[in-house]
Amino acid sequence: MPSSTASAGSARRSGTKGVARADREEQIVEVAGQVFAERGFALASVSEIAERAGISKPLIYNYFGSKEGLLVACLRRGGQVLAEEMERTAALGEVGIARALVTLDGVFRVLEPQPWIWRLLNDPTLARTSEVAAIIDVYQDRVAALARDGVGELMHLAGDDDPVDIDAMTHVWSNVFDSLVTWWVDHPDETPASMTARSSRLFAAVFGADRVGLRGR
Amino acid sequence: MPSSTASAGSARRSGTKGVARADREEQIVEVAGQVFAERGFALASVSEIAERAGISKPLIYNYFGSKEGLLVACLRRGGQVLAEEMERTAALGEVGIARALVTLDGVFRVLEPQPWIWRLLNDPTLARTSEVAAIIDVYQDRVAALARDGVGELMHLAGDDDPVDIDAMTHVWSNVFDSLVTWWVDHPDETPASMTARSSRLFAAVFGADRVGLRGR
DNA sequence: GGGTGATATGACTTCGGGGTAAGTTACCAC
DNA sequence: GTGGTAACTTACCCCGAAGTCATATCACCC
Repeated sequence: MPSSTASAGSARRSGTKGVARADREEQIVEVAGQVFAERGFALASVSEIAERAGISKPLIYNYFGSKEGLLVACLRRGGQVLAEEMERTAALGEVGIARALVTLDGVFRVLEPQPWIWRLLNDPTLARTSEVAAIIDVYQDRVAALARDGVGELMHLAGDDDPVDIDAMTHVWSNVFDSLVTWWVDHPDETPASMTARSSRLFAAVFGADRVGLRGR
Repeated sequence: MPSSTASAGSARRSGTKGVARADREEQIVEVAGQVFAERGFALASVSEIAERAGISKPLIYNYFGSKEGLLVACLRRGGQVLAEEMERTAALGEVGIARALVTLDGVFRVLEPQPWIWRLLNDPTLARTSEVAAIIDVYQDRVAALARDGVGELMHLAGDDDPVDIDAMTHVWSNVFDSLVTWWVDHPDETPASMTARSSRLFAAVFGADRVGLRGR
């Protein structure tokens, strides 16, 4: 008869499975992140998340309060690891193309175990309520700042200081960054290292090899 | 009492408003395109479209059969005008950056009265059923071909003929094209001509002014 | 002026998704 | 053992959105 910690042989209707809340929450966030990224937040269903996690829907509501609460948990985890990594690469002190490259490299490495983070942070179906927006802004401001710096320098060198040109270029450049990450997310065989090398070759083809070298090389 | 063609003073429950089917269909497609682009197809509601068009929901179903049928009608109209325009600019025989510029210019001009077309054709919430996919592919293949040509040339000049590099670069370049269009869609004050000029300056800043000139200049 | 077909609509059904109430099982402290 | 609590589930409510049916009004033709 069922008495030890392991699950019993036959169907039990309810009752604990011996998983602590913190562990369960982490597992749910992991599954939810994947589902949100696959379908888009608005089109994802909590039922599917529960099913894929092997638990029931009310447990999710018990732990996270609402679908948006679950989203916030995913976003917080994802946003934090990304922000920390960008902080780290920013401290390396690279500039220009090299700065973009080390940032990309860091992002690739951080995203490798959880590629859903990037899709989720760029999910177009997100309703930007205040709490959600606050978390997203942390990382998006960072990407935008990175873009603005590099773009400002590039445009100034080209003799174009029109602020609207710079704004448009920043938008384009942010999308280039995003394109490289999404291409990589769609090609899981690629390692972070090989993807960074690939990005470097692409930059070299556009800007010329002489403008892409890392500092100190 | 109501007998002439114009609407009567007080509430009429049903009956014709004197709008021919073809005209009504065109009006519905126009409104639907805007709503689909705003919310994304999957998140848009037929009721809202009906409301904004000042008609009732069953009329839409009577004319288009289903929500997807309405989408197909929007896509067909949008895809056709874009494909025709790209056909036209392709016949101009420009190459390299200049080809991208005349294509962008054509797209800006065509999109000016209906900017929703671009968003709709790139809607990430679209369920790609066979009929929908067929229409989208017509235009997406065209953009991809445009990208592949230009990218192939650029990469070859840079001495990089790795096919995977070219594939990644094509993806990035398609996104650059898309970025310029979406930036413009978000800045409605900009005329097509000024946006083309702006794009030209941005290309010049990246590639160098000497590589951007149009043929015959 | 009366039938016919096109243009329209109110009221309905169905279904899936978010969210909840109430109960069930297992473990732990005493 | 027994009471409390943490970990769970079944069965339900509510709402909004897709899609349908029966009906109403109008224009036109004779």
